[in-house]
Amino acid sequence: MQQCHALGHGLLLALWIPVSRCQSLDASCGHESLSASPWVPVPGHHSPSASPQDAPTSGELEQFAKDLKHKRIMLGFTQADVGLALGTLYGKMFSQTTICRFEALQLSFKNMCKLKPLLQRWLNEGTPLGITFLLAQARKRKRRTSIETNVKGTLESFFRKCVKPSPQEISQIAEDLNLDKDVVRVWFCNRRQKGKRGTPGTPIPSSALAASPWVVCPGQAGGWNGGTPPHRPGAGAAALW
DNA sequence: ATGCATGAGCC
DNA sequence: GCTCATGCATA
Repeated sequence: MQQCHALGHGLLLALWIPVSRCQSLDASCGHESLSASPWVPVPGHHSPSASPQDAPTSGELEQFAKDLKHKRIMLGFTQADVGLALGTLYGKMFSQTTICRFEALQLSFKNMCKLKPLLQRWLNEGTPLGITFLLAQARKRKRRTSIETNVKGTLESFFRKCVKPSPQEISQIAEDLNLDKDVVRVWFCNRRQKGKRGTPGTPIPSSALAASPWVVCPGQAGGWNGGTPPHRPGAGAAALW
């Protein structure tokens, strides 16, 4: 109860002090149990020998995410609060969604590594300086189109056959399902991306580790619609799992 | 907690 | 147009 918040009268800004008691929450955090990490520790090649930078292991991230959530809750903060706090502390704000996905390990490995330092600092400083930010995000966003369940099922079927349909195929599918072309295109993009996230509730069997959840049918590769069989030089897809 | 969407880079 | 990081809106 020292560093918790010795503030409350010196600041003129709106402070958020969710809970009023500081518990010792550093006492019960020392477990290193991990047997099945959501991520595969990078295929064969590892980063070059010269990497004095930080390279968190999937196990560390997993543990950190747990810690974060635990402490966050103990302090009475919501995921949104943390996102805002990062904004006030670092200038880079994040949404509830991102914090949620971080805690649930549903971001790409690379993304997790990038966000960890920020959250780490928030945890350490534990200083929820509440500069009240009011985000006036009057967006002209397109309204979220809700795809019917059965239609989704159809899309899934297509996805099973081809994860990356050509633009022409997309148009075709769009027509068949009476959907906007872009909606279909975005659906496939998101579907692909979804497959690359951390496993929501399916811990990868410790034995098999090299398979990304989205590899198209290991046994029966229907064949790619003559679009772009070989992927790019792997430039952009560098640090994927 | 997640689904659909946007936008910045990249090719 | 795709990937990736991110988020509004919604279930």
